[in-house]
Amino acid sequence: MRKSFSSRVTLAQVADRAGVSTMTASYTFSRPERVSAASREKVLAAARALGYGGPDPSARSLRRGSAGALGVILGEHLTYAFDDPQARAFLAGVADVCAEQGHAMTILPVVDAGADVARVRAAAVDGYILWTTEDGAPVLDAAIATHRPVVVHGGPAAAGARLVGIDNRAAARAIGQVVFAGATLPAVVSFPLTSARRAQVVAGPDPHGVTFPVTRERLLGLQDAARDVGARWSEVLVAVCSTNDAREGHTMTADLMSRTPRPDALATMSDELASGAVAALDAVGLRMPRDVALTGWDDAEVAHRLGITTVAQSMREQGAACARQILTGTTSDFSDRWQIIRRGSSN
Amino acid sequence: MRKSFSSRVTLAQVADRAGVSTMTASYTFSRPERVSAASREKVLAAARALGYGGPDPSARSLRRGSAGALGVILGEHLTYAFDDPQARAFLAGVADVCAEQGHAMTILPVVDAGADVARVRAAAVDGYILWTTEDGAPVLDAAIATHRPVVVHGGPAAAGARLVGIDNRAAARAIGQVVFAGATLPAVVSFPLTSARRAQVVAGPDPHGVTFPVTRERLLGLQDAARDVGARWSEVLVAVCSTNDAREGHTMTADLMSRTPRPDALATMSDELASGAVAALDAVGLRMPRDVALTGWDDAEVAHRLGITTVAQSMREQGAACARQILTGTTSDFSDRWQIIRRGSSN
DNA sequence: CTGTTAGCGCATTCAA
DNA sequence: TTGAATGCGCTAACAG
Repeated sequence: MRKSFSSRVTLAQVADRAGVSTMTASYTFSRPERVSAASREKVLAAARALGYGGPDPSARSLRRGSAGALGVILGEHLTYAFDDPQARAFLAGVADVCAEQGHAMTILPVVDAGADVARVRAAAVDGYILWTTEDGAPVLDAAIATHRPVVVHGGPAAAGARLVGIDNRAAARAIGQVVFAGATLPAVVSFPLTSARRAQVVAGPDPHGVTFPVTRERLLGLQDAARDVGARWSEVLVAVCSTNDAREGHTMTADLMSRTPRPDALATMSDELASGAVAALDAVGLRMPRDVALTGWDDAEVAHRLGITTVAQSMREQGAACARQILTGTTSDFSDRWQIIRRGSSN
Repeated sequence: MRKSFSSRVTLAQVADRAGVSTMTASYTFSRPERVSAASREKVLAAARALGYGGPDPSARSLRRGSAGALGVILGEHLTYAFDDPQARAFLAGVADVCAEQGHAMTILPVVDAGADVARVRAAAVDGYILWTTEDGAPVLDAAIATHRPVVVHGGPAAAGARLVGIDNRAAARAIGQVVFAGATLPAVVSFPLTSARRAQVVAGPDPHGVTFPVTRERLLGLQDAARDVGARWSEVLVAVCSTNDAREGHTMTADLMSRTPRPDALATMSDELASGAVAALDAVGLRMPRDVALTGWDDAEVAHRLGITTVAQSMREQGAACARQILTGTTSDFSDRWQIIRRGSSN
């Protein structure tokens, strides 16, 4: 009995028509070299005659025990996720490995708490990659509960999931030491601290209250660095941006620069934010690094163009690493390399 | 017999342990309202005890006859596809509808001719959306051959696939009439004409030689417009960019502006290209629209910021329309609205 | 509300 | 090189 809606042609029908067994027909599509040229021809002719659309992927997945796809869970709506060049580079790395391994890449954007978990559970994928998200994200638990391999990029760490990323705390400490060196009043331009995404300037916030793991680690590292150069964390102003874009960086830096005493060193959490900060400094006639030292993060194009000291890391390589972890069954965390690139924005 | 590699727990095992039939267990997960609270509890407890990961998506897909995912075929590598803001808006539209309908979105980037076709065939999806591609793209034929619904955005049109987009020729003619009005020597800054993507300036190219359907239609419309204002197409210079970015727009426009006689009207195929063109005009001290009239396409943020006359269309809406076509089984083409937005760059 | 039956379409296993 | 049997894990359809 065929599905009425699509009058789907099956392998068995093709085999019948070709006068061979179902297995010969199956082999013709899956392992053609195991079939004689004569049989192959008969099967292909029958397939053509019947309009056979090829082996059904779901049936094949069930039988083979592999879905042939890898799930990528984005912590936010596509519009925001794809606007982040780092996220795009990461996805490109995932896509590279998927293509190389003959897998598809299934995107699971997060939209609303309840339905998201259901979609994660229901996705026909061989494993999940989570793009950096918040502590306690329900989709992470849902992914782990499927017993399929899970890799988290950036964080949060979780039992049952491996972690891929860089040592954000160490990198933040290192770049903090560079940018804060010789400064009187260090400051930070930060990503959001919690999913409330409130833009605000706060003095010496407790990093442990930050629910985004990557941001938390970076803040911890910058706190370390402030200590290293003899600054008091409680006096360090942290301008929290609501989103990672140049405009926010501009606005929040302008706020920072209007304060008295004025900060003279600015560690920002991305080159995007840094580029906005540069514009804000320009606007009030402050020079880098003479008046204010500045650093970014990511080594994006814009950092090169504007001469911003930054932390270089390869998101593309990290994306590829995540995909390989799942497709090759690695079972350990992976910490990627990073490097400080010194340019004119700092000493 | 359980799969050894994962010692997968099945619904039947859960049912056994709970002391109910498999169907009661199945209903507990798929249609919980059809099961008494008592049974539901027993089943959930058994599931917990056994570490059941939830119904297997592939098995469910096979049984239900639907993969629960929608395939999006990108004509190029992710790196390029995602760098295009229009492509991203389109994908966001697709994602919106997928989420709303409880479907996943499976991305199939094109990488190498042979393997791509295989991956398209093997993808467990309920239908395909093709992001604008070239005439005769093998992946389009492969998608159609699966007998699953196929929607092409932009083009090429194909038997067995529906088309979604705007009337590019009509829109191009309309904006061409605006920008070419009163010009002595109209010119065009174009997308690539073929997949060779050669950057070059050519006079009055034959649009029929263009293998990218969207570009072809726009060139045809601009040809119409040139005729409408009494210009000779054979004298219209077309600067063909190799990619859709501001830098290329800048370079090619600079080339155009160095010619004698110098064009005094510039129809560009995107706001990205237009923004580069604006920079090129600035660089040589030419004013818009006095010295050179200029138009873009898409009504992106940058067009608003730079005051560029443009063609407004909603890629997001078109992405959503593509997804709806597949998920709701519409069987007709869909032509979206467009509109000329007049700003200071033209008269 | 619960259970029985009967496959969905394919590929692994083993025998011929 | 080919074929027969079997069941991957689940759920529609129908009885009870």
